[in-house]
Amino acid sequence: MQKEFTIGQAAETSGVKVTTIRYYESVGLMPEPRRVESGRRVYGQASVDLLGFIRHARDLGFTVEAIRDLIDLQENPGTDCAKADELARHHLVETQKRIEQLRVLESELMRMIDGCAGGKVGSCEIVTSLFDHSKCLSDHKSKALKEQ
Amino acid sequence: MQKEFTIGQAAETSGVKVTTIRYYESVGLMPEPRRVESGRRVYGQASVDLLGFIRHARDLGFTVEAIRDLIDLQENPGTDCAKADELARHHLVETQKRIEQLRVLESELMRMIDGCAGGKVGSCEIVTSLFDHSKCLSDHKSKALKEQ
DNA sequence: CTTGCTTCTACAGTCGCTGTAGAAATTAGA
DNA sequence: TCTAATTTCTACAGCGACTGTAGAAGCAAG
Repeated sequence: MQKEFTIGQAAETSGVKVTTIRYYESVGLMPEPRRVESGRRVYGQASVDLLGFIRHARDLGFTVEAIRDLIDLQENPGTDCAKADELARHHLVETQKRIEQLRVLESELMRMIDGCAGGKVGSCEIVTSLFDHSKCLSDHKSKALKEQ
Repeated sequence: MQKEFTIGQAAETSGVKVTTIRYYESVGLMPEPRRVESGRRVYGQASVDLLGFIRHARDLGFTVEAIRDLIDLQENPGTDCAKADELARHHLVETQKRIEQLRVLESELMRMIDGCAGGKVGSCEIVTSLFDHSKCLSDHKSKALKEQ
């Protein structure tokens, strides 16, 4: 007995919002589901599992594009997994870069906050350091940061 | 002798792209500049400094909204800097949360990659773990992640 | 039978830009 | 001085990954 789900139940079960499910369908991440006579979508267990997969991958920060690739792979279990490996490695590198950038920001923010003695803005490190550093620090740094 | 800049020179000097400068003007982050007869924008040193300020703050991950507040503060050096402190602290907390999330992702990605023996997708950890974990791990985790 | 929830479609809005088109102004080179 | 290349102008569309809106229709419970 195949369990069936309305879009709301699929959303509840998978943790992907109703509107987001429809969005995934519209961009081709989810296949078009069967409809009941009135036009409402009906999902099976496989679709709900797929939604869980998508959600987990999104939580991991994979783009919709990358997830499309992962789904393709998953649908052809015979192909070799070099592509999946590449996707994951690429994503790991990006994640590590991002962590590194955020760490720089973290320490700069901490420095700014420490420097704020609670007086007037005119002498506030938080404001003035943004101005001062905008002249010297920016260059090499923002190059790195611009890569997102 | 006040130096004057075309939008292109202001862009070059501040590191903010021409189109982005116009965008900042359109959203009210930059004041409307003086124009020459033909309608082209002319900037003074103060505007270029402000662009540098904005860029640095954006590099630090402050939203345009937060930067608007910071500019207001900076223009009233007499007010006390509790607001700047609050903005910076709030932003620090967000940054630290984000680092923590990314670290979780990093370790999961590393685990996935380690588990990939280079065989076929059917037995590839990278793909299967996305499916398996989508059922159990998701809940408490994505709550945290959804906060961005 | 009514009330209130869910679902439907289609489209606009979010954020922080980036890119496009087509016109006018300016600059650099021959 | 003429021409060609570059810069600037405005106005608007597009990006990613959704979220929210409006208005209509379906459906379940009291």
